[in-house]
Amino acid sequence: MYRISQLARKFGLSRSTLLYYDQERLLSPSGRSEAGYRLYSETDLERLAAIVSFRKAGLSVEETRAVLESQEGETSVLRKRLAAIGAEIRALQVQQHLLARMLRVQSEGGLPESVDKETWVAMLRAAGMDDKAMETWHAEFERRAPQAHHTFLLGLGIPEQEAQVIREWSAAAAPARSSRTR
Amino acid sequence: MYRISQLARKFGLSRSTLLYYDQERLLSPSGRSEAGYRLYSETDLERLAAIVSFRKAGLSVEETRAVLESQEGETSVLRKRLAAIGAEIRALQVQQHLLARMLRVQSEGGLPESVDKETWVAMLRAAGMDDKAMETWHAEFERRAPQAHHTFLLGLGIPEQEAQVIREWSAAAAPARSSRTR
DNA sequence: ACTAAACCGTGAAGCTGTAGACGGGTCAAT
DNA sequence: ATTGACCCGTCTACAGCTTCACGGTTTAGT
Repeated sequence: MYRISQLARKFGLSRSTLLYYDQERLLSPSGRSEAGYRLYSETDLERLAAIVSFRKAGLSVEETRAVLESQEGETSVLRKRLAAIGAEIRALQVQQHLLARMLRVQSEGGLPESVDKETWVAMLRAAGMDDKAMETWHAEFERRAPQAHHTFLLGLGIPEQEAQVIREWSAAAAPARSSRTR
Repeated sequence: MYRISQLARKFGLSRSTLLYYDQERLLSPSGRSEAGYRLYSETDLERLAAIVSFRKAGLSVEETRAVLESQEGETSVLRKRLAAIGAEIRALQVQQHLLARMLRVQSEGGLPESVDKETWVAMLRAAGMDDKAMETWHAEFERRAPQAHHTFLLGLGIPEQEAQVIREWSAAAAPARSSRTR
C-alpha cells in the first residue's frame, strides 16, 4: 500500500495531480488509513500506469476515464484525439510561419525553426531530384497518406488553398503501381 | 466610434473577450458615452488588429501587451514563442505516434494521420532516390535548418536518441558546397 | 408616449490541470 | 516529552476566457 506522495514520486507526478484525479474520480485510492490518509493498492498502481500513458497521448481526464471505464476495444476516443492532434499541429505550423515572417529570421541567416517551400525544394534538388521525380513523390504521398500530405504542405508555410491545388494534381497524377495504371 | 459588440462582430470575437481585454488593460476603449458605454476609436481598431494577429501567433495576453508597449523592434518575446512552438509541435508528434501505435491504424490500412520512417523512405525511393541521395539530403537538411531537421525526424516517429545519431552523421557528412569541401 | 427587442455595464461563478499555502498529524531521535 | 522533519487533507489561485444574472439604455415601431 502506497501513500499519496510516494505514489506521486514513483510516477513523476505531483501530489496535487493525484488529489485532482481522486476528486475527478479518475483514480480513487482503494483504502484509507486510520488517520484518513489515502492508501493505494497494487491494482491502483496498474490503473495509474494506464492513466499516465493515456494522458501522455493527450487525452483529457474525462476522456481517459471514458476509455478506462468502457471495456477494451473502445477506440473512438483515441481516434478522435488522433484527428485533433493533426489539427493542432497544423495550427501551430501556421503560427510558426506567421512568426517567422514577422521576424524575417529565415532570410537574415538565423537558423530557422521551420523550413519554407523554397528551402525544401532546394534540399531535394541538392539530393538529385528533378521536377518529374517531385511529381511522382507528391503523387505517392497523396496516395498513401492524404492527411499527412496536407499537414506537410502547411508545414512548409504553403497556404490552405494552394495546398489543396497541389493535392488535387497529385491525386490526378497516375498512381505508381495501382491496378488501374494505364 | 464603435460600441463593444459592433467591434466584436467586426473581428470575429465575442463581447466577453473585449471586456476581458479591457480588464487586463490590453485594449481599453479611448472613450465612454454619456451612459457609460465603451466607445472604440479608429486607433483602438488598429491596435485590436495587431492584438488579434499576435494572439493568433499564440502569444499570451501579457506577452502581447509587452510587445505592443515596447516600441517596435522588441523581438525577444517573438523569438521565445517561436522556439516554444517548435517544442510544442515535437511533443504533439510524439503523442501522434504513441496513439498510432495504440491503434495500430497504420498497419491495418486505415489512412494514417502521420507517416512513419518506412513509408517516408518508400516514397522517396518511388521518386527515384537512392541511399546516397538520401545521405546528401540529410546533410543538407542538417546544414540549413538543424532544429527543423530534428522536428522532422521526430515527426516520422523516430525516437529522440536515434534522431540524435542521424543528425550527427548528417553533420559529419561533407557539406555540399561549403568552402571546406574537400 | 409607450412597448419590446436588442443592447450596455458590472459582478460573480465556472472551466482544466496543476501549484502552492495553511494548519494540523505522524514518527524517529533525543 | 519534546523537537524537527516530513507528511496529510483542504482550500485557494492561475490563464483566458464563457456564461449567467441583474438592472439600466437605446432604438424601432406603433
